[in-house]
Amino acid sequence: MTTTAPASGRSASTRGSLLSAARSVFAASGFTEASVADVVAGAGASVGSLYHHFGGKADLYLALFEEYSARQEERASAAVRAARAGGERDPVALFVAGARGYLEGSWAERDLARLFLAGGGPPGFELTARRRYREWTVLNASLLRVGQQPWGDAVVLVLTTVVREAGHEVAVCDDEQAATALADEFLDLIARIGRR
Amino acid sequence: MTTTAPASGRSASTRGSLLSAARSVFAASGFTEASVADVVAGAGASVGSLYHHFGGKADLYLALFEEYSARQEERASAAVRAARAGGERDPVALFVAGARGYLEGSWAERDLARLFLAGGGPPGFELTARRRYREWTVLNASLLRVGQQPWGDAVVLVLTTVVREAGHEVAVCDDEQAATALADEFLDLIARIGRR
DNA sequence: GTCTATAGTAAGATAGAC
DNA sequence: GTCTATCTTACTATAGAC
Repeated sequence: MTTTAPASGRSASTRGSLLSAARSVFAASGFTEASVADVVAGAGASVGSLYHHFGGKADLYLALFEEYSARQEERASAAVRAARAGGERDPVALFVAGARGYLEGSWAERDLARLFLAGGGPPGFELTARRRYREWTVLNASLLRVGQQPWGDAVVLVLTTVVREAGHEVAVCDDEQAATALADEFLDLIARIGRR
Repeated sequence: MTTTAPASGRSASTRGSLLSAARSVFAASGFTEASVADVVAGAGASVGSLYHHFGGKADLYLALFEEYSARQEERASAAVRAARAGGERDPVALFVAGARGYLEGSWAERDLARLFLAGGGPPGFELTARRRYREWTVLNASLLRVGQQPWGDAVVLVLTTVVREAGHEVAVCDDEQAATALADEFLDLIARIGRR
């Protein structure tokens, strides 16, 4: 386990620096325009080191996405748990609570939210990302089935898409107040789509 | 005018062959993986010829997108006109009619619908495309304002996104029957989002 | 307008020392 | 684990003949 993901030590430190630098560089220039040279320069590391920790430029980008997705999903889950702990039982309200947690994360990490929704990742990335978003929504939809009966395909697809797009729009807001206001509008809409 | 867009002659013929070949090659491999060499080979033309007609690989891709968008918008407009001619006056119903025309086009030209929604165009393309979709929806939304009062930002954004995503999902259906069924589901949802 | 041949360039990835 | 130096590969774009 130490070899794959050491929690500390210079290896983990280098890996972290590379991820952090990659975050800045990719966010600033996008995947294609960014170069591995810029990343290693920003990380104070070397090309060889990068290839020791990651498979290459695309792999680095994917790692960034994976970690971001995990954090976002955790935020949504936490929000749902909190709402449930607060006594909320309505499935749609719970889904909306999760979506709110997600959107708060989109604002907090707006650099990455913008990056991943602006398109232009490595070949095939768009499909990977799309699949991942959908799985998350399907999971929520099944956990939070309305009454006894699950939502239909189109509803799940639309909810996925709206949450994702809302994340992007929130991330490009100028200030937090605007972001919150817009998020609320979206959440109303999401609630309306979820109900029948 | 003859120099920019001749309606016939070998120049127009070459241009058409290049666009047609580009459609196949891009649809098969995506923008990044596709090479200029493959396009000219498929067109039976030469690299020099391509650069005579287009600014380069990115420009070729954009030309494909422009023409596709124009056809899609025309399909939607035509559908709205037809509905109006049929006596329909409800703004939401008219918007849905346009969306239906759009989705029929997504199925008819599913190779391009898949290409443009799979991501991975030239740098900055995603933003261009996003802007174009939104302008189209804003236009429709203002033309078809519900009652006297226009839709809010979030509603317009969501409608744009849902129509776009629906176009993608329809385009990846296995057969026309499935495509039609899915499109109908989406159109119901769109109607529900549009009403208040 | 079209073609062939070539140049220029950029960048991702590897080999091997420390 | 980390670094430097190199390589090699691929592709866009141009120059100039027909």
